[in-house]
Amino acid sequence: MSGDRSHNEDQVDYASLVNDSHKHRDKYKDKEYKHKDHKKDREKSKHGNSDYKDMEKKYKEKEKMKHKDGSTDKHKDKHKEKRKEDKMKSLDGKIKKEKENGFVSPPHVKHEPEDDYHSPKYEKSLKRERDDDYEAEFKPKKIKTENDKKVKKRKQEEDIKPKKTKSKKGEATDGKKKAKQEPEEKWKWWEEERYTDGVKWKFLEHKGPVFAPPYEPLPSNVKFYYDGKPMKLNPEAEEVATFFAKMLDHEYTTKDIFRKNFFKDWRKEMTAEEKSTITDLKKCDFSEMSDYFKAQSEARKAMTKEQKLKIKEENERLLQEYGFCIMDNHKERIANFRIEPPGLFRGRGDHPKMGMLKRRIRPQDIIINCSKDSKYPTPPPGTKWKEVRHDNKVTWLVSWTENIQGSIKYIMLNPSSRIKGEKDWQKYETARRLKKCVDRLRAQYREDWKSKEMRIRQRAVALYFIDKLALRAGNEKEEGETADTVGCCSLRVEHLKLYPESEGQEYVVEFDFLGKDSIRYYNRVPVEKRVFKNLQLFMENKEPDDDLFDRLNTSILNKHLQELMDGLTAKVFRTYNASITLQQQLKELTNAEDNIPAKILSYNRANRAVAILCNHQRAPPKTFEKSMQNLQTKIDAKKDQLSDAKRELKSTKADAKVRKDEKSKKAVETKRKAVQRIEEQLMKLEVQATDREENKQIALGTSKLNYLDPRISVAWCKKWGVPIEKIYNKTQREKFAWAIDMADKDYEF
DNA sequence: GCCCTAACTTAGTACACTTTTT
DNA sequence: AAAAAGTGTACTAAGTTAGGGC
Repeated sequence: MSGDRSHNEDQVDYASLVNDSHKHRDKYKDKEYKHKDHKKDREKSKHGNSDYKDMEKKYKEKEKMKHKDGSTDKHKDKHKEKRKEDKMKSLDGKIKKEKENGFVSPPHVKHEPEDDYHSPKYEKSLKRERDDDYEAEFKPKKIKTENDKKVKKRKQEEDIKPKKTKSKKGEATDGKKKAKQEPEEKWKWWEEERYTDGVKWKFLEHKGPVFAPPYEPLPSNVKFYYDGKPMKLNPEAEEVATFFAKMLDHEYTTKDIFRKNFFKDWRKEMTAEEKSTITDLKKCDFSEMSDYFKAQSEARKAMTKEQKLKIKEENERLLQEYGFCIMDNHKERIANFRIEPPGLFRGRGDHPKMGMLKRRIRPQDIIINCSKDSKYPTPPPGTKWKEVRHDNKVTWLVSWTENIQGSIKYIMLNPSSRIKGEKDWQKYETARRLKKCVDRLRAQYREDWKSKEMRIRQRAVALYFIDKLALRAGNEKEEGETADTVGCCSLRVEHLKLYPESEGQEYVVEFDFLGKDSIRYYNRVPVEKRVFKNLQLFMENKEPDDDLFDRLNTSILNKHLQELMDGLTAKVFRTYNASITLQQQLKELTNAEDNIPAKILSYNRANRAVAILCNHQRAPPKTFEKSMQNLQTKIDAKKDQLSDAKRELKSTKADAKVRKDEKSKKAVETKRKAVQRIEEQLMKLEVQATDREENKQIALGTSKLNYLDPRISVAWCKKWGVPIEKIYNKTQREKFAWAIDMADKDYEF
């Protein structure tokens, strides 16, 4: 598959990737980023589904009819109106680049918050499990016979209370007493058989969630002032006011939308009287409250060791009591056993709902999921759960409906758990299956660029982007409910610029849009001519805020992918390309002769190539410049030290030559060693500096955790004798225990 | 097909905690 | 011992996908 996907299959042009990356994060600084504008009258009929073969005709004709006749926009455009409206607004205000955490807020989006939310319906049905499909490749290598029975049963008969239990397998165990944190000696779930029928567990018991501590009213000397006059608020209103007070230093509180949303929700908590008095947020003075909280946090920092220890112990107790569950004979760690406390919603990017009150979750909001035959969690005294159900086709233990978007939140298990681990493993197996057929798929989509049908061409070009650029699928989003971000299928005309020729390259496409979490994706890439021509075609006669792929959405795309390969979806390409890139980069960058730090640098660079591919960014650490400078100082000092040592070595040598006695020979050796040691230290520092510089605004963690088949890293460590701890910290080793155990040095993704 | 949404993965940041430096 | 730097964890928002209902 040719040449232009050099960053994946062939090699990554690492240097250029790194360099490019720096632009990525300077989101929309001066540039006015607005996608919206326009006459709402533009036609956007969504009806014409007529699946027209708009294709048979030649381009010319097509361009005319297409996008005009209303037959086009079928799959999308539902929410365009709003966007336009916003755009108008944003025209006047210019974009300030709001900084803070590197988030920028593009133009304000207005909205009408409405908090309807649905209560979850009673559980309905069970989904199909896909496991079977994977059987062929994804199966435990060995199943210990001695464990067979247990495996088969996976029952709950015995109770696992005691931290160490018999549930683990014979051999693995007998070693050590676990530290208090490690309950069982590693259970190798990956050597056991998996459920295949959509069942996620047979037995589940847990203690339920930990609720947020109740509100503690302010001491009476801490006052709120309205229009300069002190005012005692009712507890509910006061609590909400404290949320705002706590954020006073945050830039959020200067944003209109935030303030407006906050004020509206705050007023709902006020008494009639308060409501009539407090009519203008600008007249509210929260500063005493704010100072009070600052003082409190200072006090917390200043606590004595004993006090801190006590808190720590209390946390540990909570963790021990609520942080684990028993699932099928094993005690497993829960990821998030604390219910999210109330507060003001902080959306990312330009979120229309920022500032809304995120309400306190009470027991009667909570649905518990556990085994019928388990000991149910007990709600706090005087309260009841909303429901207790026993659905073993899902993995969550607790759920509730959140009031901002009306979505459901869950308490689930830790990544080290069997249930998460199996899924993760399966994910990489799917990606490996893609590896086997990716050439075929690429050939196919290239063929499809020539299709007579518009929808097929669009699908093929979108797939090309997803494959080559590792774009996300890009679902449609409800306008006004969330920040305006896009992925591949939801790209709009305004997000691309076409250059038939640019900087000596032909057919260059410039992407510039906000993706997940409102992280900017900026990239200029040369594409194949056919792709370029197709893009021109797709963009003809469209407005900037029209969808680029008007005949495509994620569901169409995924359905197509499913037909090409069992289990294939758009995101598999990201996993595949990330992992294969790591593997290749490691192969390419690792030098056998390098010492360990240099090898680790190579690893980080390979990792970085992936992070760049996936556009994983972070705000440059606030202290970046300074720490860089410090490092440089250290390096300089080390250099001086080195030249001193060298000089000493030299004179010692000379001395030895003259004296020729054992003692001076020894002295030479000693000096020689010293020089060597300093050289090593220097090199280590330099490596560190390089690594850090290159990493300034790139986040490696996300790809490491979610996209890179851990077996690749494990194999690399084994092959080169790099301790696994240098690559994965403790948490990561727990999450990837399966990979660490099963991959040998020859593992190939 | 379209629409909705439950369930689950992926994501970046804040801040707590740990280690290193001064 | 304090401060600064560095690392890890908790948190929760924001995506993707499957599948049910019409």
